[in-house]
Amino acid sequence: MPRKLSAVDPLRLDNQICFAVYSATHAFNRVYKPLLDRLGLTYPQYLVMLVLWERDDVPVKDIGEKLFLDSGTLTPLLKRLEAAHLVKRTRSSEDERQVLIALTPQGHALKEKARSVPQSILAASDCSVPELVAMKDEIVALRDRLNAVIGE
Amino acid sequence: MPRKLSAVDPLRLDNQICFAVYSATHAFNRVYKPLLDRLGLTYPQYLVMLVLWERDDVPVKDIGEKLFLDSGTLTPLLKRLEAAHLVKRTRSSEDERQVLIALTPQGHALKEKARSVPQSILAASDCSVPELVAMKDEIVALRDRLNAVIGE
DNA sequence: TCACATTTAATTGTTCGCAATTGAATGTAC
DNA sequence: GTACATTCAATTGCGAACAATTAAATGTGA
Repeated sequence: MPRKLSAVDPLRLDNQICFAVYSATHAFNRVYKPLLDRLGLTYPQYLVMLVLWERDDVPVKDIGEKLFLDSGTLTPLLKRLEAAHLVKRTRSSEDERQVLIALTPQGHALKEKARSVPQSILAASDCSVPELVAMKDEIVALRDRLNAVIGE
Repeated sequence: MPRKLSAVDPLRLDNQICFAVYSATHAFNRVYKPLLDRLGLTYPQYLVMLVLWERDDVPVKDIGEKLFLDSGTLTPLLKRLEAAHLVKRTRSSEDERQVLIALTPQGHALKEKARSVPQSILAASDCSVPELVAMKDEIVALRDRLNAVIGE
C-alpha cells in the first residue's frame, strides 16, 4: 500500500524544513515579545546585548560576525540602543575605520533584569534542557553547513 | 571536575536555541536567494506560492493561518505578486469582507520552474532526508508548543 | 613614495513582520 | 429590526534584514 503522495511531495509546505525553522523563529519572537518589552528591547537588540554582556568594547564587525548580521542592520540598531542609553559608540583611535561599542552603566545593569528571561522561554518551550540542547546542536550544525555552501 | 561555567550560563549566546533557530532562518534565506531570484520571488512570496500551488482561490485569512502571518504582512506582499501577474485578488461575492487569491496561468506555470528548488536546498543542507524529516518534526513540535503558550 | 586594493561603517532603497487602528460587511441578541 | 459585537482586509508606523553603493582609513607592492 503506497503512502500518501502528499507525504513525499517536495513542494508541499508541510514538508519544508525551512518553513519549520522560519515559523519557529516567529513563534519564538512572539513568546519573547512580552518578556523583552519589559526590558525595552526588541529581539535583535536582545541578541546584541547578549553579545555585549559577554564582552563589550568591541567593533561593530565583531558583533556582526557573531550574529551573522551586517552594518546595514547593525548601524541603525546600535543607534537605537545608544538613544536608549544602553551603549556608547566611539570611533577607535587605533583604527579610525572601526566604531567600538561599549555598554553604559545602564547597559550593564540591564543584565540583571534579563536573567529571568531564559527560564521563561524554557518553560514556554515545554521541553527538557537536554532535549533542547540536542535540538540546538543539530540546528547549529545544519546552519553551519548551509553557511558553508554560501561561501562558495 | 566541574564543567565550564559558560556551558551552563543561560544568558550565553551559544546556549540559546532561539538564536540557533533565528540564525538558521537567515542561513536558509541566503541559500534560497539565488534560487528564488531566478523565479522572481522572495522567500516569503515563495511560501505564499507553495500554499497556492496546493490550493488557490482562497481568502487571505487562510493563507495567513497556514503561514502564521497577518494581513499587515500579506496585503502588500500579495499586491506585489499581483503586480508580477502571478495572482489575482478578487473580493468574494458571497462574503464581501473576504478577498480571494487565485493563481493566474503564469502563477500556475511557475510551479514547474520551482520543482528544482527543494533538491538544491537538500543538497546545500548536506543531510539525509530521514534526518531532515526528523529535525523538521521536532522543530514543528517545538513551534506548536510555543504557539500554544501565546494563545493563553 | 605613490598607486592600488582592502577593510570598515554608514547610507539608500526594497521587502518583511507586527502592533494598532480603521472601515466595511456580517452575525447575534434582544 | 435595530443595537451591538465580530470578522476581515487594508492602512500606518516602526524596526529589522539585506543588496548595493559610498567614503574614509589602512595596508601592500612596485
